[in-house]
Amino acid sequence: MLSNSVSMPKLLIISGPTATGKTALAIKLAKKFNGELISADSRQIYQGLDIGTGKDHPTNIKIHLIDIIKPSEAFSVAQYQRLVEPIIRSIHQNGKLPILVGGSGQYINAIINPQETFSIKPNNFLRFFLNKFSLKTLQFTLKTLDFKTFNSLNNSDINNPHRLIRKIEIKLYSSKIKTTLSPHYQFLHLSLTASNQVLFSKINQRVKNRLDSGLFTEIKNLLKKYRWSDPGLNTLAYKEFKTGFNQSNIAQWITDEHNYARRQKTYLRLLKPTYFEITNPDYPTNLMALVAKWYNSS
RNA sequence: AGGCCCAUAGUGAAAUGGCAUCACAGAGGUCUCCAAAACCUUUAUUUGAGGUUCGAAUCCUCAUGGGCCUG
Repeated sequence: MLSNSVSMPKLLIISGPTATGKTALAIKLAKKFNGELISADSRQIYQGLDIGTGKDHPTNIKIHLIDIIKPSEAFSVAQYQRLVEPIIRSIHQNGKLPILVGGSGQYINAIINPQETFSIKPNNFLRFFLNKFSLKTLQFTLKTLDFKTFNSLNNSDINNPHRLIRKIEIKLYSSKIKTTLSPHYQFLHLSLTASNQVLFSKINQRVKNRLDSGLFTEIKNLLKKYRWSDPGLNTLAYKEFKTGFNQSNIAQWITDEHNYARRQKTYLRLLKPTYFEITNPDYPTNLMALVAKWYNSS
């Protein structure tokens, strides 16, 4: 009892780009190791985005953090981070294994490496104005406020309005930073991967399936209650169809999915997971063995 | 058979005879509260062979491939 409360909670993480079969794998693991799933997916958070996001509703396994907000509401990494902590704790208290599963690398990062800048909330009033600034003006503003940070920006960030605005926001409200005790987990991070060639052909197949499953009907129903400008509809498989349900928009969707998969791979690489190549027929066996070893270790 | 038009990156398009440019795709990357977002980098000796010219994607000849018109 005592030793149990002292040891760090175990957390299993399954990540990977879209179309690698993360959820199916996570469900298998949950059954085998008495687990509950926590989605790490920035879009499956939304209610009603089912077909386009490839949302699964497994029958015998509990999955947390899907369908929790309306498409009209904004959501962020920091909110996600705050929601996940208590869920992991309660799963653990029930003697079960929490399994974080998803492809939003930033969400996973927020759990294994929470930041104190999360305590600086977005200021919509400030953002409203900053969003009207030109890139040059934003650069000048940050340079004036916080020369050190400005100077440390790389070529990619210095041209990125989103990032500049956030840096300005952090600087202006830096007095509000609260140092929170970040919970530590004994985590095992496994990531499924495949070559772009393999991924892209799986994606292409999924696109067809989603169209056949009635994606367009889902979108039309969503539009009865929500607008294109709502945050939830700024999502792959939805946003491409703003201008109509036609072939060229489908083509655009496919390439957006390809680009997204590439960005996911790039981001996940930063987190240094243990990789499993899904085209390797031995991968499920190897993966199960690794998880079992970790699960049974103290 | 005769006549006319076209050929530029994987695709679609630019370039008064003067540094081959752009979009999209492809590849690589950035990221710590908008992230399925936003942003950065990168990809050709202009169908082929000759010719004119200081200089050719651009003008001329032939070849090849494609399109149109006439019989």
